[in-house]
Amino acid sequence: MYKTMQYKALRDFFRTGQKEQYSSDEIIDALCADGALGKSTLYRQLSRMTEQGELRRFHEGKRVLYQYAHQHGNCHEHFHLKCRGCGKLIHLTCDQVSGLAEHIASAHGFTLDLRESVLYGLCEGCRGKDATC
Amino acid sequence: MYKTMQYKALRDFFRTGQKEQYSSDEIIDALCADGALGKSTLYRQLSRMTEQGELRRFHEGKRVLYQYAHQHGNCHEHFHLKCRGCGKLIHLTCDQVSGLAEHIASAHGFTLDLRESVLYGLCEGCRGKDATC
DNA sequence: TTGCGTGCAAAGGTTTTGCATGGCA
DNA sequence: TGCCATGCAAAACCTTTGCACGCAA
Repeated sequence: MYKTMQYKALRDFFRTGQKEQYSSDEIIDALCADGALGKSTLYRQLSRMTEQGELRRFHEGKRVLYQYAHQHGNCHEHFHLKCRGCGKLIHLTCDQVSGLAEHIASAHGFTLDLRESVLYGLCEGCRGKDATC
Repeated sequence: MYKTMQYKALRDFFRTGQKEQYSSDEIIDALCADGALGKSTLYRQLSRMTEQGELRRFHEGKRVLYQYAHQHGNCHEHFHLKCRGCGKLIHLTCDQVSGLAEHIASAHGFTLDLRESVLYGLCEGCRGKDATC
């Protein structure tokens, strides 16, 4: 896999961005408009980087969001919580919770893939705010 | 909400189907091709029935899958496991696992929405089969 | 009878693809 | 130098929408 200029632009966009997650059209507005890379290259890079685990893909209603994954090392070892209110992703490093994966494996015969498994709900801050969250 | 012929056709398709989950294009092939209902009606019904909780929507890679929800009563009270190999959805009614929601609420301040939260992995049958699953 | 639901076809938006060119290793 | 990656534009794809008509309540 070549480290092209366009790849680096995209990777750095994620690394230095203010948010953790971006939709494809946000990236198009930010990078393609600047001429940093073409739209088709963007989509091809997003697919490849997601396949290779460098990015992670989320579904937020109808939108598809991407997040740079290399920043958190052991994402396959813990659960993830995603807030429907503010979109925040919480990495749940907690022994009691982590034990669940083993319980599900031994008692239910199901091998979890924690990288792909996201639990949805409302975080502390968003809980009181709005029932429509 | 009217119980139209088209609505009944769609509802019965889910109720009597061999699988639990169908993508929109599978339903189009099965029902729209027969003239049971038009494509736009299908999409409108899928949206409405999902909003009203009669169907549940899943994201499988890029595909969107729908499942008839009335068959399982208390889906907001237990976790769901979805096998990446065969697509099977497992309703995980297990006290030890259910306690996790309360732990996450009390210890982590996060209110889970179990209806939306799906854990992915491989079921017992698919585990040995193929590493590419 | 009322007005929600339907069907068609067209519009809409996003993602993918073909092909010639460019640039990394 | 060889081959993967890129960019453009067109195509493909799925979903939504406008509007007149039909049908459930």
